[in-house]
Amino acid sequence: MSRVLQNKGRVADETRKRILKTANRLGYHGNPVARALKTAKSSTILMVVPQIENPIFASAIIAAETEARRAGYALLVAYDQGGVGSEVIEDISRYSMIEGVIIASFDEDDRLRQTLASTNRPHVIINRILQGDGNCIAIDTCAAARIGVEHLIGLGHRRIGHLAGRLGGFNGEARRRGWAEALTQTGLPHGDELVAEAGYSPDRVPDAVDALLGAGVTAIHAATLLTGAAAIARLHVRGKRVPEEVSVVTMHDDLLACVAYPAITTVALPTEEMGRAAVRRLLALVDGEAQDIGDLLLPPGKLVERSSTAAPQQ
Amino acid sequence: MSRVLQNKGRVADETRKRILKTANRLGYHGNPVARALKTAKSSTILMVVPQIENPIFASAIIAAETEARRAGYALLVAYDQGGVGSEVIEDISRYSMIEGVIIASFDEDDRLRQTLASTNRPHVIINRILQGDGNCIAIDTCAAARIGVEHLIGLGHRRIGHLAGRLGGFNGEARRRGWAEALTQTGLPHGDELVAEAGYSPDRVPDAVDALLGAGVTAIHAATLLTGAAAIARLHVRGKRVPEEVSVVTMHDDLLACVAYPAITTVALPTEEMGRAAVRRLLALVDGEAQDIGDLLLPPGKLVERSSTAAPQQ
DNA sequence: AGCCCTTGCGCAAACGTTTGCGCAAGCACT
DNA sequence: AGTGCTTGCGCAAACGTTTGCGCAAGGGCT
Repeated sequence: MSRVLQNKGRVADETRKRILKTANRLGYHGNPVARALKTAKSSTILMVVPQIENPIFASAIIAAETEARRAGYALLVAYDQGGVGSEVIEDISRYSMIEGVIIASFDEDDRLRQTLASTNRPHVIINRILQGDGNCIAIDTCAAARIGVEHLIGLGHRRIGHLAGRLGGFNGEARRRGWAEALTQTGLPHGDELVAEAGYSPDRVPDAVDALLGAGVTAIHAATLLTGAAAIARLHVRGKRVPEEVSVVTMHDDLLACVAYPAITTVALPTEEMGRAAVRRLLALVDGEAQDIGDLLLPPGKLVERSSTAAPQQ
Repeated sequence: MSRVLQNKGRVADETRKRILKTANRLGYHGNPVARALKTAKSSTILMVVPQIENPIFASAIIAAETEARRAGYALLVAYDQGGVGSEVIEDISRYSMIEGVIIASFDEDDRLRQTLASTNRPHVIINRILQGDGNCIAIDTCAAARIGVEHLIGLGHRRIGHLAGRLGGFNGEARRRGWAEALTQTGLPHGDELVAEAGYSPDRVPDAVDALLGAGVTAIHAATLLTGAAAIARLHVRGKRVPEEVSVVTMHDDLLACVAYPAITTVALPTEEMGRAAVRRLLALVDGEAQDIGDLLLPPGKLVERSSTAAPQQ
């Protein structure tokens, strides 16, 4: 019977049809657990998401699950609450057999390597590149930053500040680099006085925006949508009109960009594609088809022009 | 050995200690699949999230996973992409054995009942009450609406509009009812001209806000944070100052409320508690401890006053 | 001192598949 | 017509646990 259900082995056509018909009528699909025990394949993968509630991860999970199901896999999720990274995977492995892990990671090399160490299963890291790993899938936020800043330059801005994420971190640095590259290319200023670090939460944004205003910027490139929105709020508080007096551009096209006032010009990020690509890569590793194909840097999406950017006032 | 690992059966203390020690040293935890086969328990539950990307579900998933893991369960997620509801659960059941399902549902009774029909496992429905089900866990958004509107009334507002969600749906109606109850209680107007339906996406918000302005409101109670933010944006476009000319209050305390300008006054919703409660209830059903205890309506959180509400101008 | 009962331990069956292997039957070729 | 090869089918072992049951040993009671 198993030979029929998976079209394998030598079975007469007639027998096959008869069995398939009966199986269909009864809605029989076999016992997944028994199959998993015998074949040592659970058809289950795990996705670990970190403490920081980056909205990117929600869409990545959704996309990953859809892709996994298309391939006949189920997706477990686990929330890594910032303790010892490895414990989560160990815990899960205790009561479910997983074939591979997708780790949605923020920064912190040490913790990430430690988490990795706790599993002998194939893994894929998303949202950042970990040096020397070879199975990382991230978005080229450096290029995304460049696109955003080039848009500002095209509008005529000459003093463009960068509201940075976490400097020193993979994504924070990539975005700062993209900002700097676009400016360097055009011969515009990109000194440290034009960079203000705010991290990824709104808390430190007001001070950082004030610093950039002090540096005389006419436009701000924010590392994330959330801090970009917070920057606009701060500009309102400071009595600066957006975009007439100060333009704001950021990345990650999301509903938040539409409901802010003014609606925010952003560079779209392929967050769902990142989730899908992670599953495809992980399943390739699981099937032993390939290993260490190399890291993957997804190109950013298009610039979505809304109302937070305009030519600077004369 | 199994007797030792689960502290069951008659085993000498000394033997128990010796085995535990060795197991620990080897990091041995048994094979989850073999155990599942023998005991017919997979220690896995499934959470199905609907197409609408309600940010509530992200935190509910996270909270549910944490609670499930504490109880020794793993959480599968599945994204129900709006097709035939039942197919998702059937698909998943084909390659993983699940012990119960949490269905995060929007409205549409028919589809939900259909989804339910496709599993003979215990289930819990979150985010709405389905008549006659008995295992639903939702947030009392009617009470949340009342709290928000009472806040506006306390500030002195007399004409308070309701930017409705999907009228006819469980949550849309609950919020409208809460709005109306608060007004009725105080003898304030709550006619249909003060209600404008915008659904749950920002698209229809501008027209709806315009309609409310046409009805002469000094304050708007928005059914969701997202539409509330969109309403504020529309008010800016219409040249109305917030909160001086029009106040806005909504529910669901989230970062978006902090980065809007002005920062939005909201009634917090216990979304994480909903996720946790769903897991607790589901596991109780799975363990056969109880069945059909009845639906659960979680009380809303506190009012978080920010800058989008103020006393009306004289 | 003998008997019975309690206590601990180990053997083996069973969970529901997959899959290797052997056997039977049918057909073609010599 | 007989032999050999191909083809289809069914039997049984194995995956790694859990758990019922039987057996042996030791201690307490009569």
